[in-house]
Amino acid sequence: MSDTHKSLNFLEQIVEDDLANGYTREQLRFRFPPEPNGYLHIGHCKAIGISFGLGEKYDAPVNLRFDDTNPAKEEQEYVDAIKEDVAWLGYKWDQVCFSSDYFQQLYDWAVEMIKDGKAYVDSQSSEVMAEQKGTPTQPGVAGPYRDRSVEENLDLFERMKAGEFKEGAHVLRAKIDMADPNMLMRDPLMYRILHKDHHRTGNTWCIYPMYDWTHGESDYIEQISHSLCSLEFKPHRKLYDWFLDQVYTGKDLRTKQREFARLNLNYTIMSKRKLLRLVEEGVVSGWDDPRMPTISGLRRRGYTPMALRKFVETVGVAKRENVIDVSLLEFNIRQDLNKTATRVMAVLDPVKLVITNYPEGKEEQLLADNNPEDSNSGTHEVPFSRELYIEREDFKEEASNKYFRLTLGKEVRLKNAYIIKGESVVKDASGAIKEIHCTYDPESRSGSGTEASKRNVKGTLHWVSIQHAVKAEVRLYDRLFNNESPDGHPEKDFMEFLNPESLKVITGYVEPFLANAKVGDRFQFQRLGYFNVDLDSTADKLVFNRTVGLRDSWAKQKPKPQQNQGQPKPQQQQQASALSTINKLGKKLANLPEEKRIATIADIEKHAANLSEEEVKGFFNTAAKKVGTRMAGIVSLYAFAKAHSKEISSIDGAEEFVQKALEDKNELLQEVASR
RNA sequence: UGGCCUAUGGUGUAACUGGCAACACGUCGGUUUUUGGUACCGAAGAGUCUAGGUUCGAGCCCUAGUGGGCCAACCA
Repeated sequence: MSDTHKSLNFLEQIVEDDLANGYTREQLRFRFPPEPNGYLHIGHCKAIGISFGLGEKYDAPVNLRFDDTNPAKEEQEYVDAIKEDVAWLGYKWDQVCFSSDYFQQLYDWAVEMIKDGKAYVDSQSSEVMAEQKGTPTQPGVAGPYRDRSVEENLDLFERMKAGEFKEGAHVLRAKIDMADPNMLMRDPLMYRILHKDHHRTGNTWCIYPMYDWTHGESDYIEQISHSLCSLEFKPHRKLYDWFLDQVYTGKDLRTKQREFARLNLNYTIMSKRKLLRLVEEGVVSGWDDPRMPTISGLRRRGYTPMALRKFVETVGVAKRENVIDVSLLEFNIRQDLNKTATRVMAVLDPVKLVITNYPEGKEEQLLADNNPEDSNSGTHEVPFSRELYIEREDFKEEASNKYFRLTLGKEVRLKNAYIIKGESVVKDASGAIKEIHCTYDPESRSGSGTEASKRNVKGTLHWVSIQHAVKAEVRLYDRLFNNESPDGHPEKDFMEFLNPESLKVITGYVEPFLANAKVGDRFQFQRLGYFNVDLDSTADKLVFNRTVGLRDSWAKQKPKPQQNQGQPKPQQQQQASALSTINKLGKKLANLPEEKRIATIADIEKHAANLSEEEVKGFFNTAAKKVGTRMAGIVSLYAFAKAHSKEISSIDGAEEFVQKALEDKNELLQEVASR
């Protein structure tokens, strides 16, 4: 099929429509506008993906703009971190901009507005002004300073700028409409006095513009064609446009704001304020703690830019509130790492395995594929000897035949090595297993090509040679919260849902190949999961983070209780099916092609014999507009009556139901009813 | 006494101009496999919030209702 119509999301559609209605491609320009008051998280990843993605799609520039109008909360540290994160994701911005670069222009425009009677200085307290503002359901009222003269406003505003007043003494407000149903239009603040040093402008200013007055005008200055933001800014759009009206010359591009639903992930939180609390209260080690949903945390955890980009791509763009399941995130990182991560062996919960018929002191270098998914990835050597560690979980003295791992008397393969057979167990005084003794088949070495090496054994275990193993710290992460929606409970603090087991630090044994792994390197620990080398790793102490486990269908079936071994529930399904089949068939009945319709009706008649009278009656109050279902109802009624040799008139409500169908405008329905 | 947004399987997103509701994740089976991974095959799961209307035909258009979200920071 040549019509691979790639469906556009609604933002792409808007851009396409604009292009069709006069915008040129050269006019397209986007921006990502973070406030430098915290680290970027996975939710920002979506926003970044949308604006930068559009930039890539249309080959249009995208500015990275820091919305830095509040010196009380913003810091250079965050600016640097944000740049690093965006760059790491692989996006290229056109210009780095700062709203603070436009402070003078904004001030000049504000003065013009005062002269035009569109802005005034208010000198009340914030509490009083809030009261005058009314509520969403109640209009506001004008304050006493609303009609100050232009001269007085100009004088006051200039003195505000000159630093003559204390914080809170005066503000500049736009003069719009105190009764507007949109609260944001009730004379919004444009400037407040803040005697604080700004991370870029120092002490040049002591009045700072508010978000609404800054954001749209910054877009306009930069000639952003589409200013995309999250849904909570929808009510701001009216103000955005109003402010733009005040400065728009009519000669250049008029920017527009459009809104999309932000990303939410279950089992985590996305609020910067709450993330900051986790950092400040030491619940996590910092913004880049691998359990954090921040980009830097995910990076440290071992996520790849590709996985994150793919993730936000699959999540889509729309306008309804959504909660994405973390499993989708995990799917994306596994998919990427499966193709790229080098396979190695590591034992995290070791038990000693002795191969009694393997010569003492002997060692061999065996070959291991670096990545079976990538034929160009090559191989590496792994040392083998008489004493190994295997995973404690991989041995049971006796087990059902569903257990593919090592038991006494059964054979399994040691990955990349030999086939072994469990022989005996050595236990300590308390009965805990100290050693497992086994024998190996010398002919069965992997890759040797012998008959024995090709033997089919069900299980394959990973292992490390004890004398060659390298100790490493391994950090096992689990979700930070136990609750699907930690901040979705108004009466409870999200901290109550912290998972006490979100981090487990253990010592593991890894094959010597990993001895000189570098910080950030990603591996698959065979049969266990994906791991990367943590920042804390040093030449003499390796530290690994578990990025994500492998899918594990064995772990899933284990906890299953024995009881429901019986039959699933065929009974119930059988019963539901007569009615539900008819419903399904009936739904589209009215707009099927004739031939198919006749066949479908015959089909319904067949099923209708199995209905109960109650089920048939259920059709009688079908909504009038559901013509197909009503048709199916009529057909069922007739077939039912026939099958049970009943008169229509003996069924409550049936005659009325038929009568209504006969009187319906729809010919098909009439036809069916008149049979 | 309000205004704005929104409603499609468990989750997320599609369905172009109205024409037998699709894709991905997840779930459940099966095949392959020197990773209980991967890959491949298959299944279950949605009457598209409700009720009216327009139409031969509505997830899509219109009206009303209902549910959910957002809006009363000198935050962004």
